[in-house]
Amino acid sequence: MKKLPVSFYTCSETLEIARRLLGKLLVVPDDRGDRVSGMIVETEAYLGEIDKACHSYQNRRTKRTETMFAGGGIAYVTLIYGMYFQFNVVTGAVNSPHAVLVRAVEPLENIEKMRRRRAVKNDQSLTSGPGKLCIALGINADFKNADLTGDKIWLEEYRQIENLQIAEGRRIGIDYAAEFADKPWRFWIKNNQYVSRIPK
DNA sequence: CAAGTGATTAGC
DNA sequence: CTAATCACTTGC
Repeated sequence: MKKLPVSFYTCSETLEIARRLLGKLLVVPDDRGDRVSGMIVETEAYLGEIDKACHSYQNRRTKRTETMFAGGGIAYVTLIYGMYFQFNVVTGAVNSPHAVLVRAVEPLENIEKMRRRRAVKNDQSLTSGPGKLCIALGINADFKNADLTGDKIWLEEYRQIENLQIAEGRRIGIDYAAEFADKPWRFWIKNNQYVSRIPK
């Protein structure tokens, strides 16, 4: 399958990209070169300078956020709560520090490998959360700034998800972001059991 | 429901 | 330098 080109990450608005990421395949080869992959079922958009929930709010430039200023098509990986990594896709133009957080995937290739890495009972909790999927796919600090058109980690076309199949709602875990906490910038595939949390 | 965990950050 | 803060997960 063909890797998504840089234009996918740079030529649309971030909210549009967050929707179109649903149904794409996230592929991370293991140390033997075997494909470990999952289909993206949940995303959240972070709109840079205007978004209080975004690390790069008001164009805040630090060592960490510098990644988002470098232009779309690379990985933004951060450690959170001291133990978990999160995988984001940088979107937009240079100096427009947007990103889309991948919150959940549905395991597809090499599920055995993911089970060994995760050591959980049921497959449902294998990749149904930002920290979980990073463990299952082997994403860690080495993936900071990784080129998404390179051979370390990439995305592929897989399924077309119709707008009708996409649900939207408020983002998770950003209550500090005042009025931005309620923006419906989280997207997921309806009725997919690997989505991290379904609102009531 | 609460504890755990350490990089990152701002503020001295 | 120090202390506060987290885009979360798991096991009580």
